[in-house]
Amino acid sequence: VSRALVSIVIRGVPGASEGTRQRVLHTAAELGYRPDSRARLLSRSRSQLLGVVFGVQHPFHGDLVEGLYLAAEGAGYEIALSAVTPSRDEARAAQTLLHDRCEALILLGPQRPARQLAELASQLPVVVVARPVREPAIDVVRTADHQGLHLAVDHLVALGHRRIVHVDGGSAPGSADRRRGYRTAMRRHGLAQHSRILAGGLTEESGAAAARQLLQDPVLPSAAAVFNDHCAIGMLDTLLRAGVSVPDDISLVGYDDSRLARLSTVNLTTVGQDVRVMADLAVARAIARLTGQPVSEREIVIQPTLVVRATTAPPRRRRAVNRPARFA
Amino acid sequence: VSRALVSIVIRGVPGASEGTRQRVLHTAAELGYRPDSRARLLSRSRSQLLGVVFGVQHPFHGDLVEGLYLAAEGAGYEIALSAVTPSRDEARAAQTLLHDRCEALILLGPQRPARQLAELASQLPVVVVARPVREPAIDVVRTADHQGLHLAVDHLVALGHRRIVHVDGGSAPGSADRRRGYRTAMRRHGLAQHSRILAGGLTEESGAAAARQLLQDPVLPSAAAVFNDHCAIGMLDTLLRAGVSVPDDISLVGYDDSRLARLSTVNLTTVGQDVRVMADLAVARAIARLTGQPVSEREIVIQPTLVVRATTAPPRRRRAVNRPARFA
DNA sequence: TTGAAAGCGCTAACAA
DNA sequence: TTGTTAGCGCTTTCAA
Repeated sequence: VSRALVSIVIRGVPGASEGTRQRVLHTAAELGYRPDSRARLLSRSRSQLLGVVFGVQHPFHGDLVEGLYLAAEGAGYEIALSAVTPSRDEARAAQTLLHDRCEALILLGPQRPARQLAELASQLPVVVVARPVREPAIDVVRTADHQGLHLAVDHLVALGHRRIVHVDGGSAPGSADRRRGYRTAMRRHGLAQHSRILAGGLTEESGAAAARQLLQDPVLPSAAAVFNDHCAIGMLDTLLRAGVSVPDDISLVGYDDSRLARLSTVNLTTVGQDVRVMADLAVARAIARLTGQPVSEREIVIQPTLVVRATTAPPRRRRAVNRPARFA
Repeated sequence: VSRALVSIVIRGVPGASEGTRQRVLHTAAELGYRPDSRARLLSRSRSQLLGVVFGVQHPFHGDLVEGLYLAAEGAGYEIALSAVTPSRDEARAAQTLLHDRCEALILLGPQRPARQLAELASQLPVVVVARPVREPAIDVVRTADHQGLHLAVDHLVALGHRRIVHVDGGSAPGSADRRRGYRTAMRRHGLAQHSRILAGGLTEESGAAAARQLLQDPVLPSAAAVFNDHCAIGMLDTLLRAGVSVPDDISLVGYDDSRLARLSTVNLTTVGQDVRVMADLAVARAIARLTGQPVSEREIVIQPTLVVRATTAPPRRRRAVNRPARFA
């Protein structure tokens, strides 16, 4: 029996009789035969490989990766993972993937300048997830982050808050959009004079620092919309330890609806990004580029949703004045 | 100029004149040439590829992955990552790596039965990290987890604690060793009658549940040695919210010395595993098997270290009795 | 339904 | 120092 026939059987394509098929399969199992994906892809001169660059310490990326595996599998593609670590930068991570002959790259929250991303995109299709990039060659799948902060601020205002601060994400992907969303939302509510942005970051530590800064002020704001859940949880912890009650003394809204936010003890009100949908769309877009399907809009923007939990409540009255109700 | 010569230049091996080298390099850059690692490895009939199976949501694995990249690079190998997610089990993750023709597998905290791991190991060298496996075919690099709990208990006893509980990790890798370490340490200190093990887990949520259970008892233990940092932090948070002060009312020791434990606000006393060393040793062992170097012991056990921070302190006296010092 | 032959992009061994 | 040849393990024509 010839190599080609074996190939046909192993791939499960039609062209072999049932008898031969069984025989080949049986012998293959006996010999412990495993197809060599490298050789296979080499001969096809297609790799069917989607490269994914992600931050190995970034829980949000973990969620996305899970969705990407699922989406790629459904579409008959494979995922090659390349991690960004403190000692392995994004450029490096992307290069490896290029050498592996990935057909397209999916970058999760990349931090590199748009220009460098554009240069990558001149070599193969690039889909950026969770960061806006204004480069015609680059596809983007992201949440409407400004809208996310509108949701947060609207919610807080509806509860009666006015002195609402924003703890931002510095130069993190999406940070600029969230800052902008905060500002416009405050303005729309006529609270521009209360607008205040504190330096935050992506980590619990940065949230703790922001909280310490808040605690130095004579009077606490009544609410904070925070860049992400981790930062918010850092704040939460620091505030709690300082004897500040959440949400009684201050309301907190996070971002991402991460596992941590859902913890029963944390129970953080937060803005949710639909990770599964983002992953699906990113894979779909990469494949669309690969197969030359027409693409209507370069940027796909998902609407975020507000997840109300226990860290937001109406502001505590500053002075509880007892006066007769005006209308009996 | 011939293909072979190009190959020589691109690989940077000696055998080409400086002139040709420059010319080839220049032309390569102009053409945007990238070597195809598949074809390269195929032709060498060696992949120089180390497959790593890790949990994409597991921060401890993230740290290890970082070290693995570094170690592999230093040894001239590459890392192929394969993630375990809720919808992609370990067997699946390992299979992909096999198809990619990885020469050895490094499994981070695998949960599968030892037998299945042994079957894998019959196909290629397998190094298990952070879990003891009693299979002659499998190499193991792990921390002396029972020793880690000795450190924790010794520290607490030295501070004056006696009613020390252990919140365990259920069926997680390393959990059995830590339970055992706890029990023997307690016994050694003559505290066997205070031995008490609560069901915990790997997550904050499981820690929160354990804390809630503790809080139902009429009297709190004076200290807890917890399976890992995440679980300890879940407890910490729940206790704090219940008005229990740490370390005044109860001391807490975590495990892993994770980023979270180092947060200034958390500042968790914990048992540290030397992640970098473990990563280095895992890679070294995989390569040793590949190159047929003699190996003395199948299992490499690293000593853990205690990192004392702010969640442990002497127990508060139950009743502060004022009596004259016996010796003036 | 089956087999033979060519070739994917590279490296290795050898010859010029 | 350079070029030639063969072959890695597979898929893909095309013929039998």
